[in-house]
Amino acid sequence: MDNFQALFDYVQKLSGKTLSVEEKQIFIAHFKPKKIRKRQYFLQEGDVCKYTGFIVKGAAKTFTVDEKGHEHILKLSIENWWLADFESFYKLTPSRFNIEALEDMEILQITHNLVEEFIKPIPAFSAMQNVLSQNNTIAAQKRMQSSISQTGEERFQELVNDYPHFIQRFPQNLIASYLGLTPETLSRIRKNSSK
Amino acid sequence: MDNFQALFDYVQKLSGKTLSVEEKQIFIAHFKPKKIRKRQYFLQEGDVCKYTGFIVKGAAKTFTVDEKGHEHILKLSIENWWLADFESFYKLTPSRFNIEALEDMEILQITHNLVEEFIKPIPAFSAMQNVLSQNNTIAAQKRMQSSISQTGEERFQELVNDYPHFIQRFPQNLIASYLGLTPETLSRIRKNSSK
DNA sequence: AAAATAGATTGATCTTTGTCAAGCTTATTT
DNA sequence: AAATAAGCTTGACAAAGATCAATCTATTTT
Repeated sequence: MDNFQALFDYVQKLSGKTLSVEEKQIFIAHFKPKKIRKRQYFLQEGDVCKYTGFIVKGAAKTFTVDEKGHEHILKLSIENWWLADFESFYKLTPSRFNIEALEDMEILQITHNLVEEFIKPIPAFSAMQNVLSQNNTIAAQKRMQSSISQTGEERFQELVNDYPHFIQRFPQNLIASYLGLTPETLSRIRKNSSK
Repeated sequence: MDNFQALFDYVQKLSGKTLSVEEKQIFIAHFKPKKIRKRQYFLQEGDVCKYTGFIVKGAAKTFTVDEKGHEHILKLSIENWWLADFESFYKLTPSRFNIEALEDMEILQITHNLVEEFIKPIPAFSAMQNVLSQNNTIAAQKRMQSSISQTGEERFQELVNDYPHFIQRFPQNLIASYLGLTPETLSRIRKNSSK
């Protein structure tokens, strides 16, 4: 299973631990490779997010649709990220979010129960989870801080600095939505900031 | 040590596990009770956040100050929360935040090293950490979603619904800052929404 | 290649929010 | 009680951002 290598590398890198052959077999036994085509949904609003998926290839957006029919992108996910609405995934409650593939994707997916039963006992995995949890806390805090204290222009500049590959990989209207701006506003911001 | 009871209750409630007498002794041996007076700082921008503190009594704000000298409140913390800039606490890097007591406080504080060495091995504590990490992920996601897709008025209403005790406990100018609004704007929002 | 779709830009106008200044009310301090 | 400090409100104006409509590229799809 060739696409498992990315997952093994990722777990080992974040945890700082090595996976044994037996442990790798446990991963292979419980994660299912899945392909998702561009524009296909991984999760629909109102459904329970039964799976989380490790992204081997491709990209997706997590978004809501408001009463006016406008999309708001909460998250843009690429290779080596975990795809899910974690609120729904942990609690098995209906999700308020949609997750849609922006490119053809290859993921390795698994249910919450299987993670708890077979994967979490693997020390490298739970160590990875701890690191990931810290990283997420830090990133969420930073994004929130930007959101309450900076203008759209400053938030865009920060995104360009911190995640330049996002800027070139995704169309500008998605970036705008991720920043909480309309495409028109982001277009004007870019025009003015280049001066 | 009377004020440890709140911590024991909290750990047991979130973890769903019971603490033995010996485990409670470990907590008592490593957490230090500390009083912080109103307006006193728990953390100053530029310093490393060496301690995290469990809030037994009182409240605090976590904020930044921008170039114009304006405060932006990232977090309001009350009883049964952990006080810290976790980025700085985990990585031991200088913090970008200030944490200041809004009321006289009693906390139980501890360093990162002591948590890792003595407290984390207690099963109830690490189970609590997992639950807390999930809760934080969910709350952060919800707040971010509000921030990118809702108006100030909607964000305020959500806060009133979700955390009514915050509204009565803290002055309106702090609530405004927490929502990313100026005090004037929140004042007008409230005036209009009551109609 | 033509048609259709998706994305970006621009202008005009409207809405939301910020800024500055003043006056007012309510707590704290002395 | 007087004085001081915090906090809240209001008005006039400015700035940031949204909306709507039109046009202009690009990129897919047929």
